[in-house]
Amino acid sequence: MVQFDGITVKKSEFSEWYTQALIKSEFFDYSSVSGCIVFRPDGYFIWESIQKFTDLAFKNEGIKNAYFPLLIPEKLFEKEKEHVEGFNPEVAWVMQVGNSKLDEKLAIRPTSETIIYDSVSKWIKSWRDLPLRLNQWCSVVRWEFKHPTPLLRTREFLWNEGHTIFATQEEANSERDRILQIYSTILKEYLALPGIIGQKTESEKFAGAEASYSIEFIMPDGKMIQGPDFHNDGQNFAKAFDIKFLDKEGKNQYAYQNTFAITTRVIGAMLAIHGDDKGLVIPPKVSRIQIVIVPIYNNESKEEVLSYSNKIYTELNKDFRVLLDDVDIYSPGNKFNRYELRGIPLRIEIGIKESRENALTIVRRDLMKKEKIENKGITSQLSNILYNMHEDMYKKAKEALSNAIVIVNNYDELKKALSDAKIAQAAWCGSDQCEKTIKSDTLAKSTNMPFDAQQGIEKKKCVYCGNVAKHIVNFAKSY
RNA sequence: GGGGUUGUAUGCUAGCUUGGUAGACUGCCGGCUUCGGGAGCCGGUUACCGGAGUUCAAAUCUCCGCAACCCCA
Repeated sequence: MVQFDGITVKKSEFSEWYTQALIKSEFFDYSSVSGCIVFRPDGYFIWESIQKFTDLAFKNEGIKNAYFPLLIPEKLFEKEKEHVEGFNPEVAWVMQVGNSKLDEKLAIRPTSETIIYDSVSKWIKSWRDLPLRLNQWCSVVRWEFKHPTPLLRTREFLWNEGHTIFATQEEANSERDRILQIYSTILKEYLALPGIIGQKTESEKFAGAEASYSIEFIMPDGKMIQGPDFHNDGQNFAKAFDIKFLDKEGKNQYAYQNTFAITTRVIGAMLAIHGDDKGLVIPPKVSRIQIVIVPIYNNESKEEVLSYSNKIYTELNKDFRVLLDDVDIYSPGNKFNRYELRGIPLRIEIGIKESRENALTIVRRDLMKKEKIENKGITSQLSNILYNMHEDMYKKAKEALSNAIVIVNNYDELKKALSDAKIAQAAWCGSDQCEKTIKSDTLAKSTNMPFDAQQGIEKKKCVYCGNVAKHIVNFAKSY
């Protein structure tokens, strides 16, 4: 059978598969602006889910939401030197309104440190005003010149930006693990997505930060991609924006700051990692439709099958997001293929047999095996099945991640691992020189230094120069 | 950062070399028959990426722009 509107390539042809899966599933679409994509309802639902649960976790942490302007005056933007140097090439500017040129051009935020800190510097006067922990949900524009890829590299993307301000460095630092924990919980519990948590190297850290941390994912083509991140900004921005307070002794002090973000890019990583040859596989918790019921009937059985299907629908609709697809211009096979492309977690097939036997035929999207279950306590049966599906998806992704990492003991092994499209986990002396040479030599960059891989580092030698190693770092081709 | 390819309807594509009525399949809409893995028949619907140029005449040739994709660094 010719498949005209399904995916025409296998997932192993990853680049082509990825685009087709996102577009043909009707989750996302291109727009007329290069590098800017449209989130269609099923795609946007995933982001709403991430937002909802992240937002709740932030609020439980004591972080409050606020909103700052989209446009940033040039003068403000240029206050922190490293920051402006890091972002300048990608900043889009508003220069003109109607026919008149603006006296001072306005940056469309690539990130909001400068506009936020300009405001908060006026609000913070005393140690009693601290900590001030703010977050905003918004989109930012970074005019990338590399080839855009939907979700993974777009010129506008959606994110949260957390900006927190503390009286002491200890307090600021102690926030790090709690935020990274929130992010990795969201990834694991909602997106079934495992990642590698670690610190970025000096050369890969955020423009203006003292230390950066990230959660990195491994894509099916062996490249790594950075997910959520967290930055200790120290007093860099506080000094640039004059964020000062009087401490308990009456002395003027600069504050310590952190920033952190999760972006719509994680959706791209998730879809890429879980999908298969037939299309997307959406984790149940973030799928707009969790269960689709496909009735199968002929003229004779129509009434009975639809009545049974409706009964099941009504029961399940109390606890799940269910669609009963009783449109009769498509054959069941046609519907199966469409819902598989769209990654609906669970399909229920109901025909005359199921009706007579008081049973359901169910198919989990990730396993694609048909199974008949009794129509008894189906709410709890199905919620167990969806729970198991989530767990299995996470396990499978975790295995793929573990299998992709190769621990290398010398430079040849590192090069071999990278040419095999693997992640090379190597000991490194910490010098900029070695890191740069490896990068230009192999085209792979350091992604991060995984927290859980650092033990025993004192006994190891740098994979490039042979000097005493200071860190274990992952090198990978990267998005 | 460098090099290359492509753009025709929802999608896929023919036509372009040699300028002259834009065609198939799919989708979508209506109707009838169907329905356990992309059903059939009949009828209908929709397109030359944008702009400029050459020409009696441009999907086709030229230039500029926009967009998408690939390769190398």
